[in-house]
Amino acid sequence: MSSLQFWKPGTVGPGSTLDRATEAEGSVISSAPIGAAVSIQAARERLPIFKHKEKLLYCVENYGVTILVGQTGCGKTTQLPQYLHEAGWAADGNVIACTQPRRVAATSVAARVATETLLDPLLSRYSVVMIDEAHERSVYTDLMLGVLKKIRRKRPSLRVIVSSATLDAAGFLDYFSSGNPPGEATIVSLEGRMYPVHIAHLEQPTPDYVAKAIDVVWNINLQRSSGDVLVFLTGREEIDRCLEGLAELLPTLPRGATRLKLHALHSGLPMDEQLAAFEPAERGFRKVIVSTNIAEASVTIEGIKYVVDSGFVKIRTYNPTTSLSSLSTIPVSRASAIQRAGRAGRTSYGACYRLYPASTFESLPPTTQPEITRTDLTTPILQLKSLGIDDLMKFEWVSSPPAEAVLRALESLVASGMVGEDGRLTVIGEKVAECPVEVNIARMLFASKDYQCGEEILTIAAMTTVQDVFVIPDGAAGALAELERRKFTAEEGDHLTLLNAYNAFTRYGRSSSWCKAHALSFRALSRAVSIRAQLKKYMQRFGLPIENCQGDAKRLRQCIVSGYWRNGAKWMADGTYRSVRGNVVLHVHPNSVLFTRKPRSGWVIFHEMEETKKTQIRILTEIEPDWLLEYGHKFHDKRTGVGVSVR
DNA sequence: CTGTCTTTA
Repeated sequence: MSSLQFWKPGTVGPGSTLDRATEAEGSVISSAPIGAAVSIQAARERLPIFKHKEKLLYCVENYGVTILVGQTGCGKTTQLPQYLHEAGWAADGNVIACTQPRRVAATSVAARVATETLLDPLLSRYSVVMIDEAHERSVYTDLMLGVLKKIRRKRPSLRVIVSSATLDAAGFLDYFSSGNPPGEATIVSLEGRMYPVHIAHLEQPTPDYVAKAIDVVWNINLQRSSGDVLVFLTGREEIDRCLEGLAELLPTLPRGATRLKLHALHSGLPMDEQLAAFEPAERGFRKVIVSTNIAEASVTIEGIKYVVDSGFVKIRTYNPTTSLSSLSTIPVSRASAIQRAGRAGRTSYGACYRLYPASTFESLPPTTQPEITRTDLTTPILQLKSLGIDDLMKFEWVSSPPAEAVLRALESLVASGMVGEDGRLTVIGEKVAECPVEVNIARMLFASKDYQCGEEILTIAAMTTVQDVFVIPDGAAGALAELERRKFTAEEGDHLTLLNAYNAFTRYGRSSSWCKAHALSFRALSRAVSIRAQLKKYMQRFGLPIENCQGDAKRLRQCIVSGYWRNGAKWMADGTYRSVRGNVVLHVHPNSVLFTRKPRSGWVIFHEMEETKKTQIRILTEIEPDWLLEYGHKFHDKRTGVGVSVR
């Protein structure tokens, strides 16, 4: 996700996590803005970008698009906007904007730009728009680049700055040059602030990179000078296995050898455990952090001297034909492998041990497939339409998504009434485009007026948006957690169970200790509270009443169906389900309260499905089959000729 | 029999 972040020129700009980590003291994990340390003149002039100031300003003056290649930590994010401000780009009421991944997110951009654009399609208030970390290629940086290219055709005075990693710069140059006169775009390179990193590869491929990682970490500790170790694996299960393996070796550590402090790092951990990985190790200890991709770009850990890279990553892909998303483990790109290695060279020279042969590195794809080519496009296309881009055939994608994905997204927008047969946004489509949630949730919120259950639907919307509400510890604690969870269980299914958990959380003081005692995630619930508050504002803005359902769970379930009627499924005697659309075999996620129970009616609706080894459905609620027909008859799939039928 | 990442003026 990416966004426009607006700030007053002359104040400290929004640094990226990466830039900030070198410019601020200590560890940085959150995306909270730092203080004003960087405004000290001497510190500013020490940054590598300072030497390039004149050149940069020359390029912005003379080229429409400046592609800025700079290593993380060179100061581009914090300094460039100030240079532009000093050079007068913010004079006469002009605005310099900067967008970033992992910041205020995208709908707000679309919505904000949309509100202005509908009145001011050429963004004439903006003199310069900077897209930061563009090489990460999030859906919204890609959309913004496309929109900016279009705007520049109509208003050449707009300046665009695209900050990028080395490998991707030529691609951005081609993109902005194509179809434009010469001199449209240029590349500026800034020197980084990196120390050399020695790269080592295995001679032979390994059949078990977790075992190999344990081996390599152990040998680094015995044979290499002091400095912390960062290991890249793909997920929680691997991380736990690696840490267990290392823990088993600890008693064999020779007398006098450096001792090890072991840490896991992945997004599923409670915040205090995540923060622990950022604490410096005690004297006489070497810190080993075994991490997912979270440490590749999202957070920076100081003091890493050794990186161990499995060469794999988990990535989400989406199949528009089956509407199935899946999480698969694939080899990383060369760009990722280089980025991971770079984590060893931030404070001194370092070393990276790749758990695969050099020949494998050469055969890796140069970059990761951009997210826009492997995601559900329903929301992105709704947002493009809200920006007035109705003719998607003419939109210049940085990377084109599959035609099938565009088509399916349009179909689903038409089916849900967001887009009319003429291809333009409907009245409700315009409103939903402003809502920071997926279309199905927004439909549910709008329908709550008819079912008089806005208060509860708001909570359900927020709770289905956050993840991992119920904590599942291993072993005996897991069984205990299961007992705790039963206290919230609703007969009707997971949506109401989530509602119960939320209500209990707010009733009992929103405390972290209460969550711990009831096997709930404090982080997830706190997030749900804040999302709910935001959604409530949207409902009030659209004049939707926030009524209590007075304990009528049937109304609530019918309202959920209004958003999710395409996700109906029928129970089978073997405990699996069949999807109403497509008759696909579905397995209930083990986290569901309906995992071991047959729904009385034999029918459910589900929030989402995902392909793992099997096709799994998550967040289920029991429904009556005729509730599906009520919505289903309005929708007939033109491609397959299959409507929603309930047999 | 189970969570890569991110997450909306």
